[in-house]
This record gives sequence, structure tokens and C-alpha cells, in this order.
Amino acid sequence: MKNITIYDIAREAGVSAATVSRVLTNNANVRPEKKQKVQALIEKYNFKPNAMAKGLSDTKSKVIGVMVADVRNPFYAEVFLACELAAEKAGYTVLLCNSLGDTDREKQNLELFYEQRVSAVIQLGGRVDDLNSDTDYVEIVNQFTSNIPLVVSGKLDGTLCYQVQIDAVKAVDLLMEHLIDLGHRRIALASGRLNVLSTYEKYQRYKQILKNYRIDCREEYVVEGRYNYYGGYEAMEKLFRCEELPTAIIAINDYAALGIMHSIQEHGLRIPQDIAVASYDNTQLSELLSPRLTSVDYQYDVFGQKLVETAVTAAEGGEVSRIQLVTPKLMVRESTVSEAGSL
Amino acid sequence: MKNITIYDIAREAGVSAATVSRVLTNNANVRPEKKQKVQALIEKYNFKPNAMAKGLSDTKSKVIGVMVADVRNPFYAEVFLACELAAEKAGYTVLLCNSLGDTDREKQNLELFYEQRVSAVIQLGGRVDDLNSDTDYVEIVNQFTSNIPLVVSGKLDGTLCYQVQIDAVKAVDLLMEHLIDLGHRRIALASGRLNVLSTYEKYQRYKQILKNYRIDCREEYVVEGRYNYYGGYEAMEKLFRCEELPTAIIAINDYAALGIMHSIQEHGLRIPQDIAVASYDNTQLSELLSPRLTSVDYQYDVFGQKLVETAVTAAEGGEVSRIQLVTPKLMVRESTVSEAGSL
DNA sequence: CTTCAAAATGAAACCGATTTCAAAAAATGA
DNA sequence: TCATTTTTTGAAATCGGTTTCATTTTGAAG
Repeated sequence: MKNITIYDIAREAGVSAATVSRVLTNNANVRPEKKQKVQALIEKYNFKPNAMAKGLSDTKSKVIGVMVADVRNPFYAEVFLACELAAEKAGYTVLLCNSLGDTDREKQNLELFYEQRVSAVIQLGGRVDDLNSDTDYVEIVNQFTSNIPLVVSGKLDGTLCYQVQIDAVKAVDLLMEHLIDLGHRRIALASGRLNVLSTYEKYQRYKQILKNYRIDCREEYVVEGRYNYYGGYEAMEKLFRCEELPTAIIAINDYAALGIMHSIQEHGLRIPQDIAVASYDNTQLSELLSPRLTSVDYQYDVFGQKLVETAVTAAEGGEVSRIQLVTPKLMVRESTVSEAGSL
Repeated sequence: MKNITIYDIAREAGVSAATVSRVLTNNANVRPEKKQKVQALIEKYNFKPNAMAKGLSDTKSKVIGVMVADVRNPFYAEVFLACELAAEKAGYTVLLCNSLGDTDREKQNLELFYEQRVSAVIQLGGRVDDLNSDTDYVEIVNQFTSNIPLVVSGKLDGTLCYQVQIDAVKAVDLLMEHLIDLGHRRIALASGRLNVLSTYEKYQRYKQILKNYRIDCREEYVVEGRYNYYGGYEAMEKLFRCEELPTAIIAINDYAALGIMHSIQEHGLRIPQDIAVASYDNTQLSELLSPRLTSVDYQYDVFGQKLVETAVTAAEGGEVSRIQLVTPKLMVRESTVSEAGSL
């Protein structure tokens, strides 16, 4: 069945297509009675203008491409959802792609976005978060960004990306101060890979805080690892081989924290009485573990809002700051503080 | 900076736009030397045809709209990713929307998809999975499907949707037979809401199997609940109030299983020695719990493949069966079978 | 009842591809 | 070499909107 078009409406209403378009875009003067008539027909036929035609004529698609490393990671799922909701408010649609840690795929996705003539791209994870990003990618991004604004949560030296980042320094401060306030002095870092920007920043800040508090920074308390359950588990197993056991562990994310907790429990120790555990991300998982996990919340709604705002403003030629920070919030739960009355 | 178009290429190559288009689509005869020249220029300028213009001219966008209840649910994230990969192979792009359990949002998303003139829509969860779907939605879907094929994992009576479903009967069989083989006779069902089709089917089959094996079906062993951690936790707390405790629990998904496991552990019982736990979905979580969770795997790659295949075939006017099933697979882990050597 | 500015309107161009159709060029056979 | 078939090719129409610009209507002022 053929789709109805603006011309069909125009014919039946006895006006020109231009007038229907004016009613649709609502930005010019149309005599009320004609407007009524046209609107009635639009209603009657449930007419919705073809987005491709619209996009073609004014050369902008009102679509924002979102590329994440992997939606199966709840962190990215949260951010994507937040972006979707924010975009909706701004009258934009979001197109999601996974890069799966594969640079070729990242490039491919960028091309796909370009073919679709998206208004802007938001990228999280992947090369834009990697300290040794290959120059090949930088080049592609540069070529890309000469046409389409790219908003990243990360950093890509040598390119003109917009950066919207979670304030890593603040995130570390929240966690470290919380633990130090609780009396912890032997705090270990079950880190991710240090060539990932956000991870590296956290590591640096961790050392800085220890120094500020005049706490000795032991190399053996910093373990590089993966961002999943096993990364956490293995890191903890390594920490168990330290001469003096840490009293608190900071995990790079909730999944890693889960691995750490299992390792601790297998060793017959209690959380938080023997060892406290805390993490970053505050995904739904943090609420679900036992004990519930103290975690730094990234305020996904604010984050998504800012990402989209930046993307939209840049796409429409407005002025936006190149670097923006989102302030995280600490969610204190029983993995660091055993509640009075419980146990 | 202005985007280059097919005309720019044509001019510089000294040919017509039609010829460039022929090179692009690769489906007509073009003299080799001209083809070379054009391809060189395409390469040189990194030209990518405008998808909107393409879509406009042949009235198909090569985009598949995917609507899920909530990507933050790993089940949907898995399916989405599988669809994305399958679509990529077929030369399609996927547009993701969340319906968040809100019928208005579902309708809105459908409209969005229509505006984008997507080639087909895949919907998982939400009204299409609800036994008392409101007729209003059915009406909208019918109007919708007269233009665009809709593939659902579920059922929508009174509409012409394509159905690609996980074989719920088989899924239940796998789990029940596994448990019965292990000697369990008191098997409880921590169910979801029975007005959800897939959940209802599972419930029916559960009863059927008990009957087949001449096992008494106790009403108190079936608990309706939510699809998350708390749903599982509460269900198990309820089960603990049974006169005779079940020896095995089937959870509606991995999150619910986690809740169940916590409840059991809080009561000081062991898994699987005292109570075995198994579930549906086999998301990444199943591997991560302690003990690892026996779960029915839905073969997301096959599922996504079939969903997309159906969508694409229908979109291109081919013949596809209206109903298709995906066969699930049982992943046996330590939550039902304590490994020899461990403990 | 003019006169003139403001508001409303439609014809036509445009966005960037594909596709049809007829013409031109090349290849084939006699 | 010429007639005929087959390949190549480009001009122009098309997809469905928006926008410009010139024209018509309307309304207010004189």
C-alpha cells in the first residue's frame, strides 16, 4: 500500500504542498481555517512526514549516532538509555552501534553514521578512551569531524572532539575519603588497564590522595586487570599474596567488585568487617549483591543529558564548551559500612 | 564544509551522475576505464552516498527498528547485539528504542519508526508479549503493519505480525528433565507474571510435565513475581513458608535467580545440596554467580539471526513463515550439580 | 473608495541519490 | 564497408519534503 504524502493531503485540502508543509513545521502564517482543514486531514490519514525527505531537503537528519564499546555492559546500557531520553526531548533520534573493542568496527560505524548523515556522534569507550590511540584513527576522526561533531567521553589528542567526562578526580576523592574516614589505611586498587584514560586518571589521583594523607603507597596494592568479574577475582587473589593484607579494596567497576567479593568470601573473610569493598559505576548490580555494594554513581541522566545537549548544540552550530565534567556521587552501602542492627 | 555528492564526482570524472550511480550500485555495465576513474575519485574524496537520498529515491531505508522493553536488562542487550550483527551482514542498520513498559512510549516509538520509514520493525517485550494487550495497541499495530512488517517475539492476536519465538516448551523440558533426572520431585516455580505470554507458556508446560511424571503439582510451589532480583527474593521468602520445602527452584531469569540464591543463603542453606536453583536466559550473570548458575541458553546469535532474517525477507517482499521457533540449550553449572572435586 | 503595507499562498527550485528511456557508441556479422 | 545487435551513456523524471520568491489577498489607514 502506497504511503500518503504531503501532496495527497494538499490535494484533498485544496491547498498547495507548501501550505501543508507550513502547517507541519508550524513556523509560518497560515490562515486558521486552512490550518484546521489540513490538520484534520493529517489526523484522518495519520500522516507522518517522511524523515528521509525532510532530512534530504534541509540536509540534517535529526539523528544522533551513539557508539559504545558494548551495550551488554550495564554502564553503557545506562548511558545509552539516558541519551535516548535526552534526545527525545530535543526532538532527535538515536542510532546505536557497538564497537566491541575492535578498531575496524569503530571506523566502520563512523562511516555508517556518515552515510546516514547523522547530525552528531557520541562515542563512549574504544579508541577515544585509549591513551595510545593509533594515529590512523585520529586521522579518520579528523576527517569525520570536519563534517560532523563528535562528542566523546574520553580524549583524543590531535582532534577536535567535544569532551564530556565524568570527573574522575572527584570520583576517586569520594571513595578514598570515605574509606580513610572509616579508618582504612591499607587501601588497594584493583585497577583496569592503565592505558585507558579514565582508569589512568583514577590511578594518578589515588596516589595523590595517599600522598596528601601521608599514607605509604605500596606498589603491590595496585593490580592492573580486566573490567569484568574475572579481572576482579584474579586481582583479589593476587592481593591475598601480599605480606600484609589490605583492609579495603577499590574495584574498577561493579562486575570486578563482584569477583573480588567472591574471592574474599572464599577465603572465609567477611565484608566489610575484615575487608571493605567499593567500586565505580553503581549499576543495578550494586544494589543486588550481598552485601550491597558501595559505589560511585555517575548520574547517568545528567551525563546523558550533557552528552546530547553538547551534540545537539554543536550540530546546530551553537557554542558549547569543548570540555565538560559531570560530578559523580557516592552511594554508601553495606560493603563498606555494616549497618547497625544488621549482621 | 559542504558534503560532496555524486554530482561532484561525476563532474570531475567527466561522466554523468547516472554513471557514478551505476558504479556505486555495481549493477549495470560501465566501461572499465570509466569505472576505474570513478572509483579512484570515490576513494580520493572518501565519498559515501547519502543514505537519505538513497532511501528517498527507492523508498526503502535499509534500517530495521528494534524496540525492546529495556536494554539495561541483559537479555535484551544480548538480543539487540545479535540483531545488530545479523543486520550488518544483510546490509541493514538497526535503530534501537526502549519502551520501558509504557504503552504510550511503544506507540510513540512505532510512529518514530514509521517516520523514519524503516524497512521493518522487531519488537521484544512490552505489549506484544502481553496476553491482555489492549485493543488500542492492536489497532495501531494493524495500521502500522499494513505498511511495515513487524516481527515480534511474542504474540499479538488479531494482527499480522511475524513471530519468532524461543521454544518455551523445549526450555521448560530441558530444565525439568534435568532436575527430575537429578532426583528432584519437589520443584518450585518462581514465575514471572502469568499474563506475559512466554511466562504463561512456561507455567503450563511445567504443570504438564509434572503430570506426565505423575508428580503432584502443589499450588503453593508456584509463585508469581517480578522479573528482577527482588521478585526472586520475595518468591523464595514465600516458598520458605511452605510446610515442606522444595528441593529445587526454577527462576524466571538470572536476576531473579540471584535473589533466590541470596534468600537461600541467608537462611543458612546450601546450593545445590539443600536446594538447587536454575533459571532462564543464561546472561553473563549466570557465569558470575557463586555457585555458577544452571540456566537455559537462548542462543542469542541464532535468535537475532532469525529475527533479522525474517524482518529483511518480509521487508523485501519475500516469503517467510509467520511463526518460527528457536531451540534453547541447557547450560548445566554448579547451582544444580555440585562438581566432583569441588566443595 | 483608494492606497499601501502586511499576511497568505502557490509555483518552482532544491536536496542527492536511482532509474527509465532514448540516443550514442561499440561490437558483431555479412 | 555497411547493417544490425549489444553495450554504454546521459538527460530528465522521480522520491517527498522545505524554502524562496513572486503574486494574490487581506486589512488598516487615509
